Amino acid sequence: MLSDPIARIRRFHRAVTSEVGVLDASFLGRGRPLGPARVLNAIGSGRRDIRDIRAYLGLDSGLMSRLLRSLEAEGLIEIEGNASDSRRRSARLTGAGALEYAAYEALSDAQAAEILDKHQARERLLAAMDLIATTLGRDRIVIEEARPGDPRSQSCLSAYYGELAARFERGFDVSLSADPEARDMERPRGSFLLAVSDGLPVGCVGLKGTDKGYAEVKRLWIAPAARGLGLSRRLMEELERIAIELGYDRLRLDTNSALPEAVGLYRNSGWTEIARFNDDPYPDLFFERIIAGAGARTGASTGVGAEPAAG
Amino acid sequence: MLSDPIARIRRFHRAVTSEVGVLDASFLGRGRPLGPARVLNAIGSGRRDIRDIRAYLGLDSGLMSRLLRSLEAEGLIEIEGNASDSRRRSARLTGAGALEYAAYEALSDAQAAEILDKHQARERLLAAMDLIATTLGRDRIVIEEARPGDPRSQSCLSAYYGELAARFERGFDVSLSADPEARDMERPRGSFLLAVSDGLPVGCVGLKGTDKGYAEVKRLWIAPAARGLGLSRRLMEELERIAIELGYDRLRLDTNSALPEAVGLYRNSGWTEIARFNDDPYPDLFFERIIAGAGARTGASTGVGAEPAAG
DNA sequence: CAATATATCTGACTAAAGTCAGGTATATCA
DNA sequence: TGATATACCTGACTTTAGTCAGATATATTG
Repeated sequence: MLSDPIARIRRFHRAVTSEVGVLDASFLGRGRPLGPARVLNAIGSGRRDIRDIRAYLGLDSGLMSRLLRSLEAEGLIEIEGNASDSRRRSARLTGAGALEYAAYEALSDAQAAEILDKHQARERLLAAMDLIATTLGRDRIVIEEARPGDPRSQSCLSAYYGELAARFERGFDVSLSADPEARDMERPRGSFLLAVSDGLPVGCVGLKGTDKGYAEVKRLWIAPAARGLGLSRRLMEELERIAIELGYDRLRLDTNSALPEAVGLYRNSGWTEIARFNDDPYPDLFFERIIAGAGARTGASTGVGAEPAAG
Repeated sequence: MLSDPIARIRRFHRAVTSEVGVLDASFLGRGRPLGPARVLNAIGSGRRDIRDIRAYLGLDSGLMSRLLRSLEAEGLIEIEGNASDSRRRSARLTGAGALEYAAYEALSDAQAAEILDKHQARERLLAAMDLIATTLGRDRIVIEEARPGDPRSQSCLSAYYGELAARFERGFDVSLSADPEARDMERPRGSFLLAVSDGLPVGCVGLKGTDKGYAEVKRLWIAPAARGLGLSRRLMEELERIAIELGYDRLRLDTNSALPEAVGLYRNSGWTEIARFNDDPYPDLFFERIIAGAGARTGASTGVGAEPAAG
């Protein structure tokens, strides 16, 4: 704001560790030391392989072994062997363990709720938190396939429609547009991809199969907090790989000049503008791209900085 | 973004503790356990009273005593008595202690710089950090008097001018405006106030003394990250208190209809619109407020949510 | 196959953090 | 003034976290 970046980051750190740092207390408050609590929470959140947990928490193997014994003695976990490699072990929550894990989760929730109350849940604050979490976690953002009906897909799509409505001068009504049927964006005809940051969907794109010899790219959207991280390019590259896998050799898409970031991406990554190929009332720009032949792949080095909000 | 607020806050917390948490490592890396390092840093950052440090760090008196002994043995601090209450003690850094404290500061700076590099110092990220630090620390924002020439005042003023330039259709050139001479905004003629969040100036307002029987309110500005926290009201109330102290019973100000948040604040806190009283080219709205008589004070309950960006 | 690496476990140890019961000197209150 | 509270100190103790050197069983490599 008014100071050098280093001072700003340190000020942020001070604020967060003194105010939000209370959240760490959620690993205590159940009469168990931090060590076993961390292991129990790692297991509860889905990590079952002992080796993984040890690497994730950075624990010495001797210490890890003892922490497991103490959780076992409490009746919270059970250890079982690994079928493929019998040196390795896996952990599983017992019924009592699942209850205990749920209690830790409830503690975390309560402490987050306290922050929410204290600062009146201002949307600006939450948006800033999203931006920071997404930016800091950019290396952990994964692209995964999901059905269009998945609640995470649906939440991206409604954000996408909302953004179109705000950007288009005359608004956007999905029922007037050629809404791809869900079946067309599922295998084997098509696909639907999500960019997921730490469990939160922050972007999507759909591949709509047709019977006309090409597939269409639809619903490319990146959440505001995740723009500028190169996600739309990652989504498009993965979508293209899937399109080839499904046997397509040509992709098409329609978009709108009110979405300049998206248009910029297409122009800079090997798409060719073509004539209108549908009668959807919203788009005014149409692109095509040959994907089967060598040299037609998305050029990773033709990088464009801007991130499409929607396309 | 796409999820409930509790989940968003918890996600933020995870991201921050895993990525920024590295900053805590700055308390290590000097071959000293966390305990004495924390105490040394508390003393270095200006806390001298042992009792205060103990309360701040949440330490048992026995533990505190031993930590002080170990720092003393290293020759980093000296303990001295307290003149007014000889039960109490104060700590002071020796020369070696000041060097050691500086080394910790350098470590913190280096680690903040690493985050900065890793994420390419994107201004959006820093702005989000400022917003969070300021919001979480709102209870610790203090209003203090400063000279207009103070570097912190100057940084607020240049941000203020920049914002006017962006908001006014024909821009803003401070040399065309009636720039209050610094002397008019210093005691005994006037005053200048800063809102300071954790060392960082996030807002200002000036009281410009005149010989015409009134004082003028000038340069009311709140940093974007600090809007919505009620700071402009706090600044105005403190300024009014000082104006009464300096013997004024009437305040005036000019502003512009391009600054609706500021205008809203004035209308909602007892100011009366009056006719133009100067020939400055920029303002188009003029207000007055009687401050001496009872019942003329800023009504704390007439709260308006919006925060003036500038006024 | 032998040599080497990996995954986990056990026992012995240390360092750090924290707790608790007093002790001394001083301040404050009724 | 006497009773009580406060600030700091010391010594004895416990808990937690972590380290290290093997031991055992299994997997991988040349």
